[in-house]
Amino acid sequence: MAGAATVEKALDVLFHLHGAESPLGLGEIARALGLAKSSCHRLLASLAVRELVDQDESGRYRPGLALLSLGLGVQRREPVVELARDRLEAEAAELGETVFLVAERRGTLRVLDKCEGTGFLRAAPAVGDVIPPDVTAAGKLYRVAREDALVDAAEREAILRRGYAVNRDAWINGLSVLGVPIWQGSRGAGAKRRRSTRTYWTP
Amino acid sequence: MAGAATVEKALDVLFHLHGAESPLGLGEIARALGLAKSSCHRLLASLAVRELVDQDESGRYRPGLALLSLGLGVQRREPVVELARDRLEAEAAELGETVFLVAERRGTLRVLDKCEGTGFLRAAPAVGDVIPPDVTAAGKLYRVAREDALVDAAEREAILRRGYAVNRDAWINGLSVLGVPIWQGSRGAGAKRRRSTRTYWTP
DNA sequence: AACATCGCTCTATTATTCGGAACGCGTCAA
DNA sequence: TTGACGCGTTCCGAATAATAGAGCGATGTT
Repeated sequence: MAGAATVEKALDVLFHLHGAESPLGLGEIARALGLAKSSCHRLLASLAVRELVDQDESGRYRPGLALLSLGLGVQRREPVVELARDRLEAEAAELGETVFLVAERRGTLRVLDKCEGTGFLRAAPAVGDVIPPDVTAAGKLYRVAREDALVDAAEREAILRRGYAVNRDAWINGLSVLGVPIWQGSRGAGAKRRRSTRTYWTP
Repeated sequence: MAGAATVEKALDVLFHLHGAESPLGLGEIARALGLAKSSCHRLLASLAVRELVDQDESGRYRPGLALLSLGLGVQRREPVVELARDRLEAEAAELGETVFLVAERRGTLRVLDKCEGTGFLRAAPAVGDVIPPDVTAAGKLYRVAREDALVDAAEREAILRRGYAVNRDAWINGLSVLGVPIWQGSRGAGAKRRRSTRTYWTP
């Protein structure tokens, strides 16, 4: 519960830069977060040492290149990502549609990887994003797998019989998604499941 | 120069976790960095709020999933990455070898993207890594482009004539790399250059 | 059962952050 | 040219927030 207030302010700054569309000036950041300019400058200096933030030639700040390494490190810690990569690329190439790798982490559904197709949909969820469990094909899969009572009985039957879940328009209008579970190890009772999601655009 | 010591300690913790191969216990981290357990715990709590670190079921810590979003955000801020992506994939598919996108950022050469081939070499530099400028094909390109005196005159001539630089064994033994500049805008005097690097394995 | 170690919490002391003021520099207007 | 304003940065006393050690319950090892 108790945290280091200074660290959290520094992280506020970092995420504020992450959310911004272009580099931000020191005063801009300090004003937006309610910090004194000098304090904000000190926090940015500490972030800059590790290259979590960079300064462009005019002195404005933006997220730093070290975040690339850190982010990729996280992806490398997920064995599923490397295992599913070839499959993801193959599916995306064959279908011409964007394919996502989604898995449950800490109680939420996360996009761990994606492979973009040739279609329009190149701007939907990004790697690292959280997927709402109640209106997505991936969410249905997980709720069926853990025998969640919220899933309609008839739909559960259909999903178990076909081996995949479908979602049409419920999350984003005009967007249909096909969710296919990836089974890890034997398909026995305790086998863990991963999920790859194929996306279709149906205007 | 002056920084927030608390923030830098928290970042020490974060990078220490990043460098570790498996999740680390609280005591382990505190001992390695010379911090009191309680202080270390507080720092980790603040990092955990933003999901920069996660805890596994046994309480050990590891880099958090928010780093995925942050890292991808940095890549999205680099227009070259999206522009070169198709080309990178095409080259990798055609050659069957790993292709890197390298550019100069803040005075160092960085891997901004890569596309892995079917060959062995799936473990060389990672996205976000810094490339040594003096022993790599990419480095030669940049030094030629800025007329660095350290480049051998004969080799500079050859690079300018052929339009690409070669590096054999100088960086990693048995590794040969072909560096090709990507020209942005017109190829006139002031045109900016980007570089894609093709990698070959020559035992 | 005794022991060690884990992650976590509490508290007084102390080192740290805070923030207003001032600086040098660049830009724009008069 | 001169003046005013904005920028990022630095300085330093006052006040806050971080520190570190002891103690907590739970876990698992000897």
